[in-house]
Amino acid sequence: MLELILPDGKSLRFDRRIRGRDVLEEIGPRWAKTALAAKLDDRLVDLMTDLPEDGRFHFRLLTARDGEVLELMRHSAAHLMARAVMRLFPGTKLAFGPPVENGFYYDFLLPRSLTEEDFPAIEAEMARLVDLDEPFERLEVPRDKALEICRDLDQPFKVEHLQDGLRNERTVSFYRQGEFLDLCEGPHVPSAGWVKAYKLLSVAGAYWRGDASRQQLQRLYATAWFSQDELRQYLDRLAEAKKRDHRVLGKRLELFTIDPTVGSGLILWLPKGSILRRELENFLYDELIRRGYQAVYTPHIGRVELYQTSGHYPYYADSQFPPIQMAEGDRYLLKPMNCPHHIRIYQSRPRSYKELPLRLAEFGTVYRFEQSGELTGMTRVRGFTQDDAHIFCTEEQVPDEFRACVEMTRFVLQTLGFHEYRVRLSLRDPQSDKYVGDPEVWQRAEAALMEVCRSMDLPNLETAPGEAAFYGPKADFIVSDCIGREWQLGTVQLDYNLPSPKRFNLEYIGPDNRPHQPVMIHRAPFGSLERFTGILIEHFAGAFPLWLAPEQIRIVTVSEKFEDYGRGVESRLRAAGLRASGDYRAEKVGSKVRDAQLEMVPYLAVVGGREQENGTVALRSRQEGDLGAVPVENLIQQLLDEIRSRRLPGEKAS
RNA sequence: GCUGCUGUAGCUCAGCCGGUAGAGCGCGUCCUUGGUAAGGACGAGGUCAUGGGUUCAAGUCCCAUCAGCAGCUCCA
Repeated sequence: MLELILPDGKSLRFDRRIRGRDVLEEIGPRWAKTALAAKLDDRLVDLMTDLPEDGRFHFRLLTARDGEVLELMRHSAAHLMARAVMRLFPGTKLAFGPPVENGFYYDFLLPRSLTEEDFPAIEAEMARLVDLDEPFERLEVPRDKALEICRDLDQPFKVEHLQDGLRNERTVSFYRQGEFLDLCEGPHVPSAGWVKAYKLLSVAGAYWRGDASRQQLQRLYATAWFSQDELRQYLDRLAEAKKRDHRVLGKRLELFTIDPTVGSGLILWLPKGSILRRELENFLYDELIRRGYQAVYTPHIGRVELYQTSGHYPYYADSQFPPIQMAEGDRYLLKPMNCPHHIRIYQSRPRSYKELPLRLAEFGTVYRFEQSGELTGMTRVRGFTQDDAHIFCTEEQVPDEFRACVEMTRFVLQTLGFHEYRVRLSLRDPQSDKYVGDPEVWQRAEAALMEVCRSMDLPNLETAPGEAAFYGPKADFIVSDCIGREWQLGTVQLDYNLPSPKRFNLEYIGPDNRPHQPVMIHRAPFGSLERFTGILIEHFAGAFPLWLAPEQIRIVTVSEKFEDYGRGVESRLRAAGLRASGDYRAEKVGSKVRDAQLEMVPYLAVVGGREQENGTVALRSRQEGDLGAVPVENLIQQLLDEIRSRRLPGEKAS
């Protein structure tokens, strides 16, 4: 006996096997037009799936208004797309076609390569299928029968999936749409007509099972929505997001460039971008000193032997620039990390427990040979500067030091107005033995780290068991770029490996007058200045807070008659330490204002006859527009105050 | 690294079925001297990514290389 409790409290009883669709008829005909799926307790089920024969469940029908059915509809859209592709390209082999954020994809093995020129034909075929509005039929079959079906259909990937991923299933399901039969768990919308607005977006290669050693398939990406209106809004959002792309803004605002003659993946910081970077560095440097760090400088190269000791060479040779071979036989490596250098500073003399924690910080530039297909603007590059530091401390000091590092990273992100980040705490996989260091030490460290993170109220904290590096657990700060790609920025990592006797054999003399092994913490709040700046450009869409803005205020003369006064104001502002410039062109005010707005200059000081007479400027904020007349001295104080407090755009003076 | 696409003026892009290159913005000069998102006129700017090939003829077709874009894989 199956009992379904409806949202209004009524309950329905069935003593036969039924599907969601059967319930529909019981409840009332108006649902037949709007119901897409149902919620059985917390489980999303479609209307074609057999419900359990026994038990008592809450049952709620879902319509297009329920967010969770959007994903379900996109999955159905993926089926329609696959069916369309199969109609157009007989012999197509199907792989997987799941919904993803904002859309869906399907992987195919096709007789020929698809290009965007094929999209209209595929979309047209999909439109025909939508018009047919055929139902999605669900078939449940024993696994060996399914195997037979997939062999008959000549679908080798489905066969492999049945033999492999679904090895332990007794029965599996297919969904049928006319001639199209696909091994699929579901759930689906009742019929093709529910797929109302869709668009193919891109085609790309994707390895079968995500394994680079296996066959490469063609992946069609697309999006689908319940209405044309939503589809259009989504496409508009995409176009809007592209405008804040740091590669676009970086060029337009003259922040950085990448020159193929210098080398791909190597950033050239233009003067304006360099101001931005310098401000970030100064900000962080002050914080480091405040927090008990000591600044060091180390060279960009090191002997190969150094990296043999650290274990980076030759194990990571693939991702390094090859060694520089000297005539004398010495070999040097462009440094892929700063830690070995900092370790040698630690080891430059014996250390006492009284010195710990010893915190060595450096904006250290490192070089890694990233695969060509990985390079992206400033976010994935081959040379970058980490705001790096290494903390050498006792095991007992780890929790406090870790807390201070997380605290500092959070402070940095907060200061810059990042609220939408994730913190991922990567822990060891207790089953694996790949980790260095005493399991008990790990246990204690992980417990302490977790406690620290929980107590700090970090946004979107998640633990990732098994994701820890072999040398220690870590906390990563992750943010998304303008097209939704996630990037790791800040990081705090414990390291039991490099201090160990197998590596550098670090020591300090304890109160017992005997040598002990310190623990190392690697940490970088920005991660790398390149990546951070790239993300920062997108975060502010180029409209930086005053303290970071390459140009903070621009004098705009109403006509050339006021150039002298304007230049006088400009030099007063510069003398006060502001990054001021002047636009003295023979253009109309409106035109100069427009240019400054587009160049994201936070403030304009418009000067004409009135201002000259009174020793004022007419202040205009990029965000708020005309603010009226302000005496020059007040203006200077006001701007310096905004800079000192690192006020964010839109924040009010406190 | 792999798959697909792209590379034309400083920028954004047009250039059909092969016949020696175009727009807007920007830049320069001149006119205009103005009040908060585009005043006007004239002008200068290109080895069509690079190297080969096909052709009477290549920006256009083919191959290779380099670079960029999207995705996959990778990221100490």
